[in-house]
Amino acid sequence: MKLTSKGRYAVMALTDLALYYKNGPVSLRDISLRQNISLLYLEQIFLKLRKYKIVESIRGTKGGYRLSRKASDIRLSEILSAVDENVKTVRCIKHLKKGCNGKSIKCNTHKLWDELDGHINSFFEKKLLSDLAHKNDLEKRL
Amino acid sequence: MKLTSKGRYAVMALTDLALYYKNGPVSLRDISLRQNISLLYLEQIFLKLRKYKIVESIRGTKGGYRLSRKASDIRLSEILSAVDENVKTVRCIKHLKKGCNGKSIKCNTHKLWDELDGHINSFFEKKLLSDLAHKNDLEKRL
DNA sequence: TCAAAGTTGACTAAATCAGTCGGGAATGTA
DNA sequence: TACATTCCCGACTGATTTAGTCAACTTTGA
Repeated sequence: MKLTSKGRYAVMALTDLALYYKNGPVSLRDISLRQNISLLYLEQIFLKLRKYKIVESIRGTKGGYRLSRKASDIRLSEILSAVDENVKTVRCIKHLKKGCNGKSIKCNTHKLWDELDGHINSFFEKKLLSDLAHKNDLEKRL
Repeated sequence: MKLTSKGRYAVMALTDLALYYKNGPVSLRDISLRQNISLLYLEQIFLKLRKYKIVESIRGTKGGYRLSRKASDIRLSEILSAVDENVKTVRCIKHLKKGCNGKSIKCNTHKLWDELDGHINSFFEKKLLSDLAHKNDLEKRL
């Protein structure tokens, strides 16, 4: 599994967005300030989120981003795979697979890692962005 | 989560060991040949496995390693934490924790990552080395 | 005595990660 | 129309981690 700060930031930023975008698009600058994430790094992250149609961008002054769907329609698994490319436990699956006859130790551990993948993915598939973005968090902070 | 080839190799090597050590200690050389893992790398890995009392070493000619317990008493979680130091989802937990008041977005995602950790750990705690080492695999291969 | 094995710390090349930089292009507002 | 603000995008970089090697040792069975 590859869970880097990119994925963590993406989740944080989108949670922020989910809380604030009702009043119009939210600029990365705002998110950067509120969540204390480098603006330039956020740009990278949102580029990918946009490609995967998780957010929509509005250019120009007063522009920014908004969610392309309701927070309750966005699974965390989507977010993570959008920014982290390969949400695979092991990167050398191909390597393990070659010569895989289903009866060797290699294949046993291979199966194990596949199982884990499924386990983790189902975890993130069950979680929705709305599970993290609670209105009362917002009120408490202001 | 940090699941590197070190952890994967450790699981493979121990599975191998579990299958072969009935006839006396197994040398790393043998494991290296059978599982196609660098001997020098295996040495590093087994050093740690020994520190964590998962294996015992026998020096000298005819020496090698044996499991220090029955395979059914060894959890995969032990193996992975032995070789990979920190089986933590995120390494900067401390960073996230400072200024954590339980009400911010940071803390929401922090909680999420903790939950995931528990999820993954319980997966590996339920798995035993004996689940991977099947006698018939051995017979099929010979 | 010697060869086969484990023991240990230091080292290294390659990959990955986190983040920056520079130069755009679009657009609302004055 | 000018300009500030915002998104867009590819290239770059320093630091860290990973995977693996090396050299030099100790222990022990034959």
